[in-house]
Parts: sequence; C-alpha cells; structure tokens
Amino acid sequence: MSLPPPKKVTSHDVAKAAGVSQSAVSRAFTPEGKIAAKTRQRILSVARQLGYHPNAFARSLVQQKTNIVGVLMGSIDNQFYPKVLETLTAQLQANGRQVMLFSVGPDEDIEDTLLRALQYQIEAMVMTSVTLSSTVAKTFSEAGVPVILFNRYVDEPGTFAVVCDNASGGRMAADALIGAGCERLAFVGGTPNSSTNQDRKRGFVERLAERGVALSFALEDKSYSYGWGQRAAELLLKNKAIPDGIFCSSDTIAFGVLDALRTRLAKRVPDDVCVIGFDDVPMAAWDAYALSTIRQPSDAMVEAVLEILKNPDAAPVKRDLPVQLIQRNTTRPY
Amino acid sequence: MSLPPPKKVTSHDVAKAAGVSQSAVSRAFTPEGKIAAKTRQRILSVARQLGYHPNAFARSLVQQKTNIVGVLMGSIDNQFYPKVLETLTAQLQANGRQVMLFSVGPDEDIEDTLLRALQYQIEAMVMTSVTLSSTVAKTFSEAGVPVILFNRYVDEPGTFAVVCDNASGGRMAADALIGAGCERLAFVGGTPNSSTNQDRKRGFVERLAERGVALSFALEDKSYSYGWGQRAAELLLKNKAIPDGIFCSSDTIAFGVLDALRTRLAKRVPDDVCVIGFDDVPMAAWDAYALSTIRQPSDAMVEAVLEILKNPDAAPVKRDLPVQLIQRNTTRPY
DNA sequence: CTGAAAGCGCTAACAC
DNA sequence: GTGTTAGCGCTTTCAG
Repeated sequence: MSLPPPKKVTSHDVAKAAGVSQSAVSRAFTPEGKIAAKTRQRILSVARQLGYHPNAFARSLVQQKTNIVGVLMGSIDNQFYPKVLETLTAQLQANGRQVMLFSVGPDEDIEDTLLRALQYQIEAMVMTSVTLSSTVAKTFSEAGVPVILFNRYVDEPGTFAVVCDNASGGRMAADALIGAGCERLAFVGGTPNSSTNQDRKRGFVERLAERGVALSFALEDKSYSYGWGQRAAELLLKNKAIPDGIFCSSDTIAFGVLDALRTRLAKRVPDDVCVIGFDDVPMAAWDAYALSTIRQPSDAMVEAVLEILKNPDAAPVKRDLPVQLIQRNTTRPY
Repeated sequence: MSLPPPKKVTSHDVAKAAGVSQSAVSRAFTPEGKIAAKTRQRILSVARQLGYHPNAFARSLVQQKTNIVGVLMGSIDNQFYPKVLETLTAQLQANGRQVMLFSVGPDEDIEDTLLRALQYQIEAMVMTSVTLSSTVAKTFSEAGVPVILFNRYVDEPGTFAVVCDNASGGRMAADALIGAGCERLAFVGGTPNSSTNQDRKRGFVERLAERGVALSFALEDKSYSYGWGQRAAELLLKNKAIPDGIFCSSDTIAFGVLDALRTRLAKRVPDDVCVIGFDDVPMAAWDAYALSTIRQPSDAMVEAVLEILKNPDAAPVKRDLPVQLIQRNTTRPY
C-alpha cells in the first residue's frame, strides 16, 4: 500500500530514454514546435511511459508568463458568486489559464494576501465584494498587474471594472413596483459605500422621481445578508404607514425580507407588499420564493473579464452590461 | 492613464541598489535567514522602494515545492461547497499554501484537466463531487501527488478520503422520522453509485429495519438538485399510499421536495409529510424552509484535509467525522 | 529538422 | 554574516 517513489521525471530523462536531445522533448510538447511528426510520436510515447509532465513552473520562469490569474472573492454567501467563480474558472481554463484563489478573512490583512498573489506572478487579479484601497491599487499598478473589479468600480489608475448596468436595474425595479400599483416605496441596500449599491439606489430613486413618486424609506447596512433582510423588514413594519413596495439590492436580502414579511409579520406578498430583488440567483426561481428580480448577466460579465485579459494593455475600461427584469410572483404584473 | 512599464524587478536589482550580494536579498526575505538585522532592514526598504516581490516560481523550482494545492469541485450548486471552498482556501492560505482551482465541465475530459494540474506541480489534489476513475487515480499516484477525496471515497491506492459519518446520519434520519410518528418512509437520493449516497441510504435502511419499519419507496437520480427533488416528490405522491416521511440525501433535494409538496401538491409539512435533509446548508435555517437535517461538520472536514496535507507520507486514510441531527420544523419533535 | 548552450530568478551549500 | 557558485527544469536562439 506504499506509494511509488515520487521521483520527478524531467525532460532530460525522457530525452535519454528516447535517444533525443532535451530540447527535442521540449518541442514535442509545444504545439507549434518544429519537429518531425515521427520523432514527436516517439517522444510522447516515451514520456507517457515514464510519467513525464512538463513543469509549468520552469516554463513560466523562462517564458515570463505564468498563465495564472488571481481571484479574490468576498461574500461567498451570496449565491451569485459561486456561479460566477465556476464559469470564470471554466472559461479561463479553456483559454489556457488557471485560477488561483485568494481569501481574505474579516480580521486579516488584505495587503498581505495580495502580496502573496504578486509573488505568484499572476497575470491579473479579479476581485469581487472587496474594497480596493488606493494603496493596494497602487501596488498592483506598479507591479504591472491589472486589477479587474467585478461588480464594483473605483477610480484608480490601472483598474478595470466589469459591472452590469446597476442604475438601469434600479430604474426597472422602480417601474415594476409602480406598475404593480405600489405607492409607498422602500429601498433596502447593502454596503452603502459600494458603487454597486449606490448605483442601484440612484437609478431607483431617479426613476421614482421621474414618475412623481417619493422614496419613503431607505435602509442600508454593511452586509448583503439574509439576516439583514429580516431585520430590515421588521424595522420597516414598525412604521405607522408601512411600505407596500420594497426594492432590495440583492436577492439574498430579498429572501430575508420575504421570510420576515410572511412568517413573522403575517403579510401577504404580493398582495400587501411587493418585493423585488437583484441578481437572479438560482433560488429566486424556486417555488418558495418565486422572486421578481433584476437579472445580472453573469455569463456576459465573465466574458467581459476574459476580454480584458486578452487585451490588458488597453486603457482600463469599465464595462457596463445590460440587465433584465424577471417578473415572478412577488410583484403584480403590469 | 497608461500603466507604468511593467518591468520586472529581480533580486539582482535590489542587491545592486542596496550594495549587497543577490543571496543577501534572498536571505532577507527568508524568515530564518542568517543575516544581520540591519542589513535585512536596508534590503527590505530598498526592495519596497523598487517594488520588488520575490518570484514564487523561481523559488518553487529550486525548492522543489510549490505550496499549491489543487481543488476540483463539481456541483457548485450545492450550497454546501462554496462554504467549504471558502474555509479551505482560508485555512490553506494561513498555512502558507495556495489554492489552484480546476474545473471540469460536463462534456470536458477530466483527464485533460488533471494533467494540467500535474504540470503545476500541485502538492495534492482535493476533489469533491467528482467520480475518480482508476486511470486518474493511477496517474496521480504515479506522479506522487496525493488525491484527497472530499465527501466521497473510492478504493484506490494513494487516495485519501475525508467524509462525515454518512451511515450514522442515515440512522439519525430514520430515528427522527420514526420518532415523528411516520410509518411509510421514502428515501430520495442523488448519484446512486457514490459512496456518500450509498452510505446515507444504508444507514437509513438499516436503522429502519432495526426498528421494524420497512422502506416503502426509494428514488434515485444522478443529480443532487432542486429540480430532482421536485420531480421525486411528484413521483412519490402518484402512489395510492403516499409516504408520510421522506429522507433526502441532500438539503437541496429536500428543498425541491418541500416546495413541490407545499406549492404543487398541497401537502402540509410536517403535518401530512415529514421531510429531513442532509448537509445543513445556511438556507436550511431560513424561515421559508426551517428544514430538519443532518449537519455535516464542514469545518472539521476541512481541518482533516489540512491534517492530511501535513502528513502526506502516511498511509492513505479515511477520516470519518461525526454528524449531528438538527431538528427544525419539517419534522415533529420526538 | 535537430542538438548545444545560454539563461529565466531564485535557494542552498560552500568558502571566507 | 556575507559573497560565490552551482544548479532547479525548461524554452529559445543559434549552429549545423
């Protein structure tokens, strides 16, 4: 039951066994390598027998290119991100790149984590749900490693951003709620100082104003969590004139709001109160919620990241992908 | 708005600027490096100014150690895994290691992905929700890279496994359902040929037998999904004598069962039918479900992975961590 | 088409 | 303590 000796087999070993030079082995493993088909065959076959796998580290060293992109994800509790991470990984892999995951706990130093990333010579850093300090942005910029913010943007040089059109989403939510006949509107947001939250709110409020409706309540918290949604709903219903339409800046918040409304506050949705979320995570479609929401184009957003990676020398851009209203059962159709 | 020239600064550059040898720079960046405190200070300061970051690839090459562990995760749609991935990443990072993520789509060749992993000289490969073929197991074993199966085990040499005590979980579910007064029991499983599913079912059936109850229905499918749960519930209720207790081999399946039961089949839970899941994902605690379930000790399981990583030369082991019954509102307390 | 030789950036003896 | 030297495994000119 003991493992075979984990002796690393190198291209030299293969070369010797195949009776060729070491560089021939290298060429055999390079798709465009100038080498006779027959020779390549023989080398590959010997390699397989010996259990040879080219060392990506050595290759990266000499090629000055690691093909690794770093990914830093906060709040994995938002159902939206696992999906994104999955397709991002798959797409990147299909493009010959690998994802290296970085984590940054609440009490940890993000700075520290990011330096680790730099040591691994990542090609770029994709960040979600994380606040990017100027210092960090500068470190990366100086190292020539582009930062790609996902679902957030900041005004830092060398920083790319891929976001959906959050403001439009906010406007759609406003129209949906007004169209459902709501008159006392509330906004329940997450991280107040994030661009995402601000844009969603701004679009919502702007559209409300255009249609002559005031925003009656606005609650915000640093988290996008279920628990916060529950608390927010309870807070909201403490008022004498309670809202009849609630726009939540994430589906997860909306789930909390919905549950509190139905289970704890004995309200009917959408009869007494309409609720609309943002993201369109898989659960939003589940029977228990059937949540009306604004769908983020997650695949297109991942696509946009790939696009940036393909052309990293271009001036930093902010991509703004279109969103879509998905009407389900927490709003009345209009 | 153009990026600064991404000229890589090396330890030689730092050495020159600090007036020391290149190896001094290396030592300055090695915690135990024998070097005068003053010299180190100077070097580090020069390094910072120049924006120097040690190249992990070069280091790994010479040290023959990459500190990278590969992670391959199927079914990210099961809420259980994002959480696992997060803590795994965090823990590994705290141990000076990094996670490299690998993906394998439905139509892709897993073989292919895994060879990529081998090229990156990963220290070990953690795999979840993936069937490990003998071929693959052999490839890794020959390369001296331990495979750590998470939540699954197979009988292959060189393969470690970290699982919870699924059979006990099944037994607990049986007791909970019988305790709730159920008499016609059903099992709704996922991937039939996975050890996890089999063990859960086996424990359930065994305990049922011990208490003199027969298993009335057993449905299985290749997926652990919500949709499958819905379909299963509908199938189950087509029978003349419908079950009054259902054990689902994952929470996600249970959510589908519950929703179908309540929304589509007009059954009351737990009055008409009791339901119990497995995993205890965050949503199980949400008001909309309040699902009784068997909790997997995810943190302990991650811990066990770390443990194996610390001692990879030990004979492959199968860790079997204790589970716990969490009674909520889809069963009647007993 | 193939082999020889020169490094990629770093660590680890080995002398001083 | 510090510098010098020899590679880690590979790609890439450069000859042939």
